[in-house]
Amino acid sequence: MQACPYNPVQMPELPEVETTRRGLVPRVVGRTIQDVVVRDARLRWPVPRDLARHLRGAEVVAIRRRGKYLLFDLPKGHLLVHLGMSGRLTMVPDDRPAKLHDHVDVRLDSHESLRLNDPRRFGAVLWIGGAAEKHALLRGLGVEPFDPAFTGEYLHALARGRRVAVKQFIMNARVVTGVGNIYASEALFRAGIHPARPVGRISLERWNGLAQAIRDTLSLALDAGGSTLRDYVSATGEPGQFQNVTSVYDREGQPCRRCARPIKALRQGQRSTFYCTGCQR
DNA sequence: ACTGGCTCCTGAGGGC
DNA sequence: TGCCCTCAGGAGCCAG
Repeated sequence: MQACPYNPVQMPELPEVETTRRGLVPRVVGRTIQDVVVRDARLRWPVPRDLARHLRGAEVVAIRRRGKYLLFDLPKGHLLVHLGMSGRLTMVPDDRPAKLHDHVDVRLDSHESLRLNDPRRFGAVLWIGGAAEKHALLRGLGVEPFDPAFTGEYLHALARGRRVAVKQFIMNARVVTGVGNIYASEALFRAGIHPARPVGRISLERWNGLAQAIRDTLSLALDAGGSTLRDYVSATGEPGQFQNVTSVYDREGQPCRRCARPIKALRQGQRSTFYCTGCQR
């Protein structure tokens, strides 16, 4: 089974989105938006025509993350950005020529622009007037993996009576936000749970282990992302040198790092899953 | 209420 | 070398 041709470390999963957020804060928060340049409005949803009207003259008060959504808080609303699967947000000098797929620039009063590059255009740039939490894209989102409310009890209760496979369950943003395809396989390996196991047949104890495994998996990636922080927000946006090591993802046929049995692959909901038959039950 | 399948898009990689 | 085909991913949306 062929995995995504992109190096996993370059794909914006939650740790990469959070790393991007942290990198942007010191250079964007407190700045005033001077203008917006939209070169190609055809993202996941069209970039609103009146985006510049909403943003011009507004100060960025804060940058938050909800799941994989970035929220730029402005006095009268929010700029929502999603990186999809190939989006990059970088800070560039205002006079830097746009390259292929540089779809949107948000020009600040610091002679720098926040630039979105997104070859596959699965990303989104939207305006939210009013309370962000009430927006359709954010309203139904589940708990954040680092929220104290994300516990084995929470998962156990939500899974009660349901038959969906655990891997699809933890990738469901209505259950828990920010767990993408790569980290779903990795967390299940860490927790020793077979990805196809129906969620209604998982004990509370094992849910506790999985909640912790998800946090650990994301934390490790976040720490790694920290080492490439500069790269994520640099003028070039070049990926870092960090070598991402996965336990199971994209390792079909290779020996399990724990028990040496060959890693297996299967498809769940049009997505590739990787797991170890020896370590996961 | 759940669940599974479809969809958007581009670029990488394999086969010939 | 180069062309063509397939496939990967996030997640909203819809049908059953």
